[in-house]
Amino acid sequence: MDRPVTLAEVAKLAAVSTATASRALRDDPRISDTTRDLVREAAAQLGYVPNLTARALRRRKTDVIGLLVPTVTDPMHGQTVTGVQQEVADTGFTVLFAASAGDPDQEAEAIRLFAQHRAAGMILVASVLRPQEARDVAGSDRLVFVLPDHVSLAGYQQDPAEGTIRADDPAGVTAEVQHLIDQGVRRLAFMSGRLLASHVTRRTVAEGAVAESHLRDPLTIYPPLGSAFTVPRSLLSRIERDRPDGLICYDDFTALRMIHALKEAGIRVPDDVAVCGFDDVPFARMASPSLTTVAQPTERMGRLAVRMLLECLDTGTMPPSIVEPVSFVPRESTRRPPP
Amino acid sequence: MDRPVTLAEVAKLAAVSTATASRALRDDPRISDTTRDLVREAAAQLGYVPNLTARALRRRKTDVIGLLVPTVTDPMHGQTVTGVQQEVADTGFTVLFAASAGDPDQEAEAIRLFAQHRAAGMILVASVLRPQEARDVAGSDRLVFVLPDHVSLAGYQQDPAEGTIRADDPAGVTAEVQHLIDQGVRRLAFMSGRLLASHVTRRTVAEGAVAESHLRDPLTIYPPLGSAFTVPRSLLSRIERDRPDGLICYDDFTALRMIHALKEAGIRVPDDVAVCGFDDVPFARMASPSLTTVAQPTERMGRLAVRMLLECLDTGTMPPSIVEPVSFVPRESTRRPPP
DNA sequence: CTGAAAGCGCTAACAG
DNA sequence: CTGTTAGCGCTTTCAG
Repeated sequence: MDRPVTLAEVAKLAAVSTATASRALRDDPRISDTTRDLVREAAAQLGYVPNLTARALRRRKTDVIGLLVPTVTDPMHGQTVTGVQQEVADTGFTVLFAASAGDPDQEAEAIRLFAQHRAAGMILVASVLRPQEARDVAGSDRLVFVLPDHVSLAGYQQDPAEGTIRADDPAGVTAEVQHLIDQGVRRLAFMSGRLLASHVTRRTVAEGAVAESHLRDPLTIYPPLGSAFTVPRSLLSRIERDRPDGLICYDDFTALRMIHALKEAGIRVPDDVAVCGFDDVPFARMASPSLTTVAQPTERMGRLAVRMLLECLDTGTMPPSIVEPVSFVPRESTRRPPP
Repeated sequence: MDRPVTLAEVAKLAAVSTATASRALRDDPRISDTTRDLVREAAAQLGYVPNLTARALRRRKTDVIGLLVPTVTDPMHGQTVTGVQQEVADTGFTVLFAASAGDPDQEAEAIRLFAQHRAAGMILVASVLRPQEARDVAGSDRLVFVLPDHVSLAGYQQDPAEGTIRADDPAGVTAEVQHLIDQGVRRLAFMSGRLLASHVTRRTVAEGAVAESHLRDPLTIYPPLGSAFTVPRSLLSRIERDRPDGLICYDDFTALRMIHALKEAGIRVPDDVAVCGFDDVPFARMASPSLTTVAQPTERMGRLAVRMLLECLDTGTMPPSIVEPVSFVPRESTRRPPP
């Protein structure tokens, strides 16, 4: 591979200085139209490709944004990434990308790498680090947190730091509880997937909503289902014993697995038990029964994250945190005949 | 934000030259243990973060890999990205990421951007560009193509260029046709999602397999379903008229949508029509009926892509192309009683 | 409107 | 084993 063409070579061909060539290629208004075209032509002729590392070194800043997600395989995070990409396109920024698998050490490592690349800013999706720790590792406060998942943020009690974008999970869960009660459900249960802050939040809100309702029984809490596809037999036995008639799952993945397992165990959904999820993944509407859930504006949150970060890079101050509305989506999995 | 600590400052604190400091931090064997520790301590004390842009400029090469996918929202591509990330971790490389939405212009633009960043190599997933064109735009032949989707590659007739990783779609589709015939299916139909090379490949192979079988009727080809969630009424009418008893869909997404629509139209799956997909997305097993499909080793292909690229960067020559085996996964959607 | 010169932070010869 | 020196390719004062 022959060495790439440099600006000096372009300048030489155009018979101008490198300074002029540099300005011409970036549409500096001080350059005359004639020389600009001259330089452009020379660049095109030589197949000049600007060297962004040199540029970054000289300008002491890059046009790179670090994007960190637990994994892109999760449909929600995938959509967030898509939103980020869409909003980044045509801004001149490029995305440095890393996946942490939800592990704090890997997260920190990725942030460190972004810092070494002198990323202008970072977007951390579902970070499990304490926000301040992330900032320390990054050596910067140009960080936007999307759906931060550090334990200290559970329950939406504590106000998050600046630059945080969250969905209104409490409103979503509350709507689900209300809906189930409206459907005549009496004995409500909750099943989480793992034990992260977001899981605790949804569970706590559900508990509160049930407690404040006219229902006799408190919310039954089942142990987390984990990430395997199969549902443990012991859990099914317990459900068969408890016989809840409404089941709120942490997310759609959990809900769809439960519906599958319940059906196999001969428990009808929604007739015996109404089930709802959370997220509104694409398959939620294709499942049978189609899944009642809460749609999160994930893609939008990705876009917002970029806007927020760019504004911070522009103005020097991070915009205030926001909570995005969610929308309740009733479907077949909770449709019950009036009593 | 105060300026980051430079190597010169570290060197000064450690009372050595920048050259020595540079070597010490990179474990150059020529440096004595004492000075190495000295420098490391100084770096730690100052919170030194190496500047990778400066390093890249001086070394005339980066430790960055460009990764381009149509979208990360597609479960298959998402898994490929995950595989890439896993394999890249701990190699010291970082991933520059872009999404093209399957648009050739956006693809070219992303490749150009990678080139400006002087990416050491690129991994293009499901690229719709002609491979040679991609290389020209990149100004490099350090490109690995995963599941390339340029029209010229349809049907696996033409041998792809070096550095290509594909799945054995023909084997997968052939297995499906055989399976359906074994299940007693007589009137087979195919439905694609769009009109890309991979779609043509699967269709062509299915047609061939049917033609070579003992079946009377040739494969019925339905118009592409597109990417919307709903299935057009006209298409359903046509199916009700044709009454195929076996339906091979381009992918799982298409299959799941079809099953949903067929059930609503009162056509039973698999009793009236056996349906199979392709990909084995996570939800395929949770659907009801669970979906017969062909599993692609997407994550593995992501990992292989990285290994291939790194070997190319290492040795200077791109390893030969490979075709990864797929595995047929029979499930309920094609389970029919013996006649 | 354009050029000369300096230097971003680092690494790689080349000496010693 | 360590230091000196030069320069990667670009942008940006500062002159003209």
